[in-house]
Amino acid sequence: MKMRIRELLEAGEAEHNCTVSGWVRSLRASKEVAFIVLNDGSNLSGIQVVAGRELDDFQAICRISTGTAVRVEGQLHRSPGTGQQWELMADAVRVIGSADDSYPLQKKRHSFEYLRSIAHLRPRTNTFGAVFRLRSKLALAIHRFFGERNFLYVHTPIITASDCEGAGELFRVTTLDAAAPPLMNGQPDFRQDFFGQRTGLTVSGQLEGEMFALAFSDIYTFGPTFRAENSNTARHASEFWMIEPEMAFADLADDADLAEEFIRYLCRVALEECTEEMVFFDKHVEQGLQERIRSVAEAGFARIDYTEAIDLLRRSNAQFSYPVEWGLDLQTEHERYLSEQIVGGPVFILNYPRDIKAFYMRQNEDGRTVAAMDLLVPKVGEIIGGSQREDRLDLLERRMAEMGIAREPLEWYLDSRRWGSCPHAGFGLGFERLVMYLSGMDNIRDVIPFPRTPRHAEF
RNA sequence: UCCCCAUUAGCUCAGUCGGUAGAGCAGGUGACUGUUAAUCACCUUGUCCGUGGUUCGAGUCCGCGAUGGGGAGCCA
Repeated sequence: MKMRIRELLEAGEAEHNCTVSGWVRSLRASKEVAFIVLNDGSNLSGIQVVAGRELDDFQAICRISTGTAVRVEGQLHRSPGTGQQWELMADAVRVIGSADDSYPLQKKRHSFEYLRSIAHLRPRTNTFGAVFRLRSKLALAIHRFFGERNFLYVHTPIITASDCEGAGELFRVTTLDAAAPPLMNGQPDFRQDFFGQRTGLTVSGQLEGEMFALAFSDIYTFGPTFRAENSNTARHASEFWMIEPEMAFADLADDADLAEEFIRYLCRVALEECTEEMVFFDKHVEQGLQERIRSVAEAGFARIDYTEAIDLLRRSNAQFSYPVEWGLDLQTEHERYLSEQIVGGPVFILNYPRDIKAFYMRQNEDGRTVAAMDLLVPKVGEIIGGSQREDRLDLLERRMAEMGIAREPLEWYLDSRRWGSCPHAGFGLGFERLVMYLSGMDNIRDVIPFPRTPRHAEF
């Protein structure tokens, strides 16, 4: 019977006849016996296959090279060796697909930069195997988290006409001939385009998500998001996945509560359901990772008002390259100082000056701040950005006018404040930043299967 | 987009004062009764990123370009 290696090891029945298929990671041969480390992606360590010289094709087995796909029939035995509990005593080893000596993955450590250039092969390595098993497990856990709390999962559109969401440059979606578009007063005439207007790939599902929250109370989206910004950093990608919950009859404090519960839940998932991977990351990627994640899972998050954060930064006597002053946005150096030095863990910054935030955020009573929040974590920086939304029609309209946002394409959005409006709040969490935070990987390109960044859309 | 750094064997890197290139790993062959990125012996491998310049002579110095990395901005 064919089994995945992980299932076989979990069953752990000695003398059990079985068949496994996978790829050879390493082969150690001596005169009498050969050891094959076989991995099928179902776990990190794979299984040790033992082939004795009594096998007919023992000499051929000893020449099997790294990367070869093989099928092994045999019996599970307790291993007399020290590195593993079980091993598979082979009755037959069959080569399914060979790999010659030009196979780029060697039995040694490669740099992440090199592995990025062979992104189609890197999932066969220990590190990337662990990253993508963790990523998959977290994605499923996110749906479980919201499902258990009766949040509705909504698929917001990928193609959108609203380019005024303020979240960033969008990729144009068009069927017009780029070399010779139909013109109107010298400009491309998008009325003749496929959708009869300018469209692009979504930069956020929030506005549509709000419409669903005002019908289903609690909803979330989880899907691809696109930003055409020329960002060249270890934490930005042109295509990434975002989770955006939205709750009706909720304020900023409820929003932060949800975000905190959510992050801590996912920390526990990583520790409890990806134990082997977390041990590996702790050993090879970031020393002390498990302890860091455990402390986040167990302790409450700090909450600091923006005004208070400015005060703390000014009183810290730390030297910054950018000024710290009420009304200015916090720079990366400030955010890092707050989460790494002052708090030493995740911290919410709440109630930012309204002039540095988006039009849809709820204006506070003080007349100068909005009910916005950012969750900052050590190492990654901003992992969540959210807010309570402006639910009062007149205030929202006034704010849009002040900021020069055309209301015509957003009449549908204003409708939600026109009839049955209510306080509501939500946030956006960058999925890849979460994976980085939980794995210790420090480049977003190494937690995305085939990353898209400026100048890169290979594979 | 801006600032800094890098690019040498399949991979990771060394290369002094400018004198035509080396190590480890991988790979190959052999040895080895149970190995853990096995070990031991021997062997193979180069458009020194590209391009122009300085020089008797450039991997090395200078200009330009490409690519990669780190940091910043924008943000999730």
